[in-house]
Amino acid sequence: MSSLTKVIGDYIVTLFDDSDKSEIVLRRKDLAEKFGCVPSQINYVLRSRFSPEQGFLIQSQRGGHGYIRIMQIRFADCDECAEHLEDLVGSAVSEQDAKRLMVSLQERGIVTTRERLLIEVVLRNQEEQGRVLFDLPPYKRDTMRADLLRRILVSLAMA
Amino acid sequence: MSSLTKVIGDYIVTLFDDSDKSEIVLRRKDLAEKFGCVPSQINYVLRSRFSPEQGFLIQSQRGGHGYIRIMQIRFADCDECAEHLEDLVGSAVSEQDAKRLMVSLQERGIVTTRERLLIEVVLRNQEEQGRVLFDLPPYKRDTMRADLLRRILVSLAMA
DNA sequence: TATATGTTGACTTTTTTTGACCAAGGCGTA
DNA sequence: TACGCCTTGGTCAAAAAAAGTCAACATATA
Repeated sequence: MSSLTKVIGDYIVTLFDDSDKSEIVLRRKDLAEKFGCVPSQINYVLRSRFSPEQGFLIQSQRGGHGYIRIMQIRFADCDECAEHLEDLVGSAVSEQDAKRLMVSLQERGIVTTRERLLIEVVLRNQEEQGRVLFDLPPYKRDTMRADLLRRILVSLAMA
Repeated sequence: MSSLTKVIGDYIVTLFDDSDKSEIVLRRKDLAEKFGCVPSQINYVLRSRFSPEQGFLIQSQRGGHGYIRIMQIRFADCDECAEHLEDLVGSAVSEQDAKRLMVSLQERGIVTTRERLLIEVVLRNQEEQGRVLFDLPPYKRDTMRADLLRRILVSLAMA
């Protein structure tokens, strides 16, 4: 059984597919009605599935004739892509955040499944060595993970 | 006597066999119930039997409608290659040898160009940290390089 | 007997759903 | 123009439903 959030998120994705434009406009109230939920559920869907980190920008307006506009960010070229990716990894990244990022990048087709597997093996390797071999504190391991991830992503973006 | 962990692990493998898809989705709670154990036992099974090193990627979600998705990564043919690959990397490998090996693997179509690039970035990263950050002697760096490379290749070759 | 592997449960964190209350824009009317 | 009123969307917090972590304890294996 699939969550309502996923159903609504998938529906919005089909809107993009159907319109083959990089931007769609919708009414929060209508969507909530269509899926039989409270309006604020729509905000939750947008927050959790259509964030800038996931490649979307949102504009909205309240009042009569209000709307919600969802724009899909497309990377014009790899340079921009690289910068964006670099920003996604800050100066320190937890294991969980790294994993989430990898899932998102894989789902967006930026890395292949094989590449993700490879990266996860490598991150685990470094984590283990930092912990067991050098007894590094958690924060140091987070910054090292961020460094490694950044290097990997930057180099892949250029490839 | 067969441990519960083995029983559950085998069961998950049959799920893959039955569905002949490379990915299955399950509920931790349900599985724990089915085998009459605590939920965290499932985490142990996954950690010990379905790691990236063993060729699996796991994606999971907590909260309402949570799930655990296990993906089996299948790699380019090369069955006997797996053991062979491991032998290729001894207990210590120089930077040059590692590079030569990667070139050869790419030429034989066992890794893609991007994957080779990725691996080289990762090896360089580890080399630099070993040298600059921890002031490791050359031999130690060579063994660590071998360890990392072996892990990478074994996980990639895992069918 | 040591060490590695497996089992358990208490506690933590994350995700989803829901609803009450807040804020802003447009329109009609005094 | 100014003031309400209706229409929309936004925020926040609580509750519920999973899954994750960690460390203690147990069992198996070398």
